[in-house]
Amino acid sequence: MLVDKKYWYIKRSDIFSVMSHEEMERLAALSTMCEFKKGTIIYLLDEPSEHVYLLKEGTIKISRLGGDGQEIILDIIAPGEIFGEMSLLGEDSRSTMAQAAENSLICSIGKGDFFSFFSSDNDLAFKVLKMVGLKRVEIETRLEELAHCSVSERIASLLTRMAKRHGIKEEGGIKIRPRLTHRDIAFLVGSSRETVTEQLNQMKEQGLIDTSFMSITIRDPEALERIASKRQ
Amino acid sequence: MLVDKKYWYIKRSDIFSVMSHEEMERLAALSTMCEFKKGTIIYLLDEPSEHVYLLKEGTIKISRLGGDGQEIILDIIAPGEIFGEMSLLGEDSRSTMAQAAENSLICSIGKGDFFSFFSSDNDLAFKVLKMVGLKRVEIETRLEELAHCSVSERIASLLTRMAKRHGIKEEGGIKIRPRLTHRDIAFLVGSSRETVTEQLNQMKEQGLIDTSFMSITIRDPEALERIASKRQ
DNA sequence: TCCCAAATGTAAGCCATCTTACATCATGCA
DNA sequence: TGCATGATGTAAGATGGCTTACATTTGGGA
Repeated sequence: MLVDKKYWYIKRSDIFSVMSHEEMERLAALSTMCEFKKGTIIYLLDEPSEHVYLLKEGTIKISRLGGDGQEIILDIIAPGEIFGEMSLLGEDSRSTMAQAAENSLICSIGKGDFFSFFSSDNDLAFKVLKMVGLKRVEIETRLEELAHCSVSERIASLLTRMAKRHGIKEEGGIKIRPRLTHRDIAFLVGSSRETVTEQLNQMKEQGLIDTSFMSITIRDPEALERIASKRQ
Repeated sequence: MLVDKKYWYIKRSDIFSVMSHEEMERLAALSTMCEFKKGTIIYLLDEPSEHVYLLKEGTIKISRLGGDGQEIILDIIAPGEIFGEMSLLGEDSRSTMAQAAENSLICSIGKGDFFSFFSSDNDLAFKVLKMVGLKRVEIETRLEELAHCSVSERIASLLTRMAKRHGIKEEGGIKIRPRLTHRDIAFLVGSSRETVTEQLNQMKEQGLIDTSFMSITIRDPEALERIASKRQ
């Protein structure tokens, strides 16, 4: 565990958002800043993979689309975090899609600039590698959960992860920051919208969470985490 | 597509096995060579993540275990390929398990040595990054398939991938090299042993594949790939 | 402020897979 | 060579969650 159990709900933004404030400012000089309205596509499947992005404000949804309405959300990006880093890993054309889930402010950096920027900054290079590793572990965990866990367990796991990474501590609970629809949650855990609605209401009845329109607050994080990891 | 459609069955070992023969020999000087009998564990969950491994002979299975008999196989490593590379991505302790699926010969390299080795070899560094990227795309693809595809589609996809990466061209088909049990396949696609047996026999009846004891030969790779990717 | 599109609630019916339970068949080791 | 162990075949029964089909609510934009 990377974070002390007792304070597990503290944001891990120090890990996912790899850059210091100063580094961000230095990098901003090399980058183009753009605004994206909610719903806008930042990049699409098969587009050339030339840039890395730094999110300054808003929320970005990284996903894949299949035939019909089939979608799977691979990641939710919060301010201060980097995305599109696959271009650094030898990706020629995008294997995913990035879309603004809220109005967002984004710095776009050519991958060449980014490489030279961090060959001069060993610490940053290490942090980016670590972030890539963490994301891989997270996806592997989701793969395992999808293979072996029920929908409610997967939702509990998702909420726990979201709380750690994007949670906002409030009186009597942790609020999940990016406003997610039940449809989003379904696409995050590989389920259907209706089933998610049902399971969330059940968790609400059990006093684990509170919900209102597009907003979830975790009331009992420990219990939720216990459900998430049957193994232990 | 990385490989010409017509010759899609040609081994992609040039991508997954990142090192040239000469590089491997240079590295061997820094490394400890070990033999592992079939079934032996190379590393376990939570062990410190200090080494990178190069497989010279045999087959390695990378997996995760859950509570009961719950297992998911994350990767199958063939000779010439690297594994345990998560130690380079800031992993402190192993999040997976590696086990010899056959008698194997392995070079073990300290991650420090590996880092210095490839700070002197830009080409190798790039190839390792590319391999890490490819593995991530593969896992993301499997996640999507597990969420949206039927067992038979997932098996078709697995066999297609295995053929590309580990296939041996023979008269009238491509043989999957590492000998897999139906149980292994179930753990690779997130299903049960019985369902895999049934689906494989169905594919056999349709003339897509041939099976014998722990051995699968693909007879109609194009048809199999068509089943694997409904999208297209 | 009203309206419309999107988000949420609810429920019956179905179905692909998992479970469970055996029988049979290969293989490797003694 | 024979046996024990693991691999494979087969099938009935149970079921979680998807589908389908509406009703209701909410919020943002005209």
